Amino acid sequence: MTLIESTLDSIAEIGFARTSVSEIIDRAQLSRGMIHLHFGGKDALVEESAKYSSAKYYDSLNGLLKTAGSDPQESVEAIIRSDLSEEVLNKRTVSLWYAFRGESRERKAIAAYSDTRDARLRNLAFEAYLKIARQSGLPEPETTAKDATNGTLALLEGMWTDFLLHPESFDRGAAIRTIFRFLSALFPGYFDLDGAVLKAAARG
Amino acid sequence: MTLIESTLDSIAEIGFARTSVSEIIDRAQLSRGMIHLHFGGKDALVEESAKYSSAKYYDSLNGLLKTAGSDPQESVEAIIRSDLSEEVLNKRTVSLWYAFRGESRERKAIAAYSDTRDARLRNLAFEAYLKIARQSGLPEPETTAKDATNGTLALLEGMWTDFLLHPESFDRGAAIRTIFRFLSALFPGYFDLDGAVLKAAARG
DNA sequence: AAATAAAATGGATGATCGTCCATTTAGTGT
DNA sequence: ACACTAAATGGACGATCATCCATTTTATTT
Repeated sequence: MTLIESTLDSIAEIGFARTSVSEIIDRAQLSRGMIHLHFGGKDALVEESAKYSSAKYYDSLNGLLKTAGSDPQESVEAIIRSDLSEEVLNKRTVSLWYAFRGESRERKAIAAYSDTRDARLRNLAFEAYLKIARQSGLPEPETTAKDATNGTLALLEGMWTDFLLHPESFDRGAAIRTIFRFLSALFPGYFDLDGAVLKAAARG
Repeated sequence: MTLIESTLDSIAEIGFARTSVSEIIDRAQLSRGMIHLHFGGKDALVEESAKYSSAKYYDSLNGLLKTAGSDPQESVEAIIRSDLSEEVLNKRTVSLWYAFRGESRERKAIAAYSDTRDARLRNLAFEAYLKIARQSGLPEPETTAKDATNGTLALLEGMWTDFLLHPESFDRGAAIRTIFRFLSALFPGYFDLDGAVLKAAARG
């Protein structure tokens, strides 16, 4: 575990290319042979680290999502606020995600762990949008919900990239408001610039 | 030039970590000393490669943007369609972008070249949205335009990530339609699911 | 306390890394 | 044809890489 944490620290701080076995064991204060003993080799350790990092992201996200209310628009708001919260989106996590993605093309095992938007999250968003689309009587609710899901996840991805490239000037509030501006246009009555609009005001 | 192309080929195909001097000169069919002679060292060559790659992206984009009509919504449509066209968004370019980004935190020179959405493009989009927001009489047109700009660029970023992680199943048409669904909600009369709505139909 | 098993160590190894430069090859001017 | 300059070569160098295992240390059982 300390080896995995050290590996992640190194990747986050000095990048993939510079993360060597020596660097990792120095950080972990462990001896040279431990990587081979516990993981079989550096590549396997890196893979495990990617897996662990991914699991941690989902754990954080799931923990935050539990606070969501019952209305579909509240679920959506929870996803957005969680994914842009300091706990989930910070310098370390974003460095790790992009480091792993940079190597994901050649290492499929890593690619599998570096997709932040997995099926569960996708499905959660889709179900929420589907309810909203049906309630608001939009034509083709499935297609609308699918587009809204893809768009929301893409918007979140884009905000992450913004954070990666401009961590100092990144404004969480502005990012959230931007997303809700789009959502409030797409589903008026269900969202406004501050987030979800609760049902009493939204529907009859 | 052939050294830069070989460097980019290597990074795109086998990743940053595996791109060595030997790998580059093998691909370029040049001798060992050429990197030192022409660039001073490997790091400088990589930097020049990032610069070149970035310039190529903007050249492609600018070339495609020239075909845009005069209406602001046509400019926006041109940006979106160009950024998701095969010429701009393909396996090679997306591999390169994410490889450079993965190393961008530790190497600021690379970070500068790995931001796809530079000030020019941002400004172009903002001016277009500002016109639309003013024409359609929305309150706070500047804020709306700013959000629309950030959102559009974030959406494009997100679509790129989708392409990186699922290049086989990525659907350009669906990506474009998703973006226009958001825009048509935000600026009804100016966009529909297929793109820009021309002025005769949009205004009085 | 002795015997045995398990965990951890760190030096040795060969491969590969990026750099550098003495030498060779190609190009230009006389 | 010769002298001279510029371009290109590729081997040598020390540094660092990941791996592996003989040895030592720690823990467990008898």
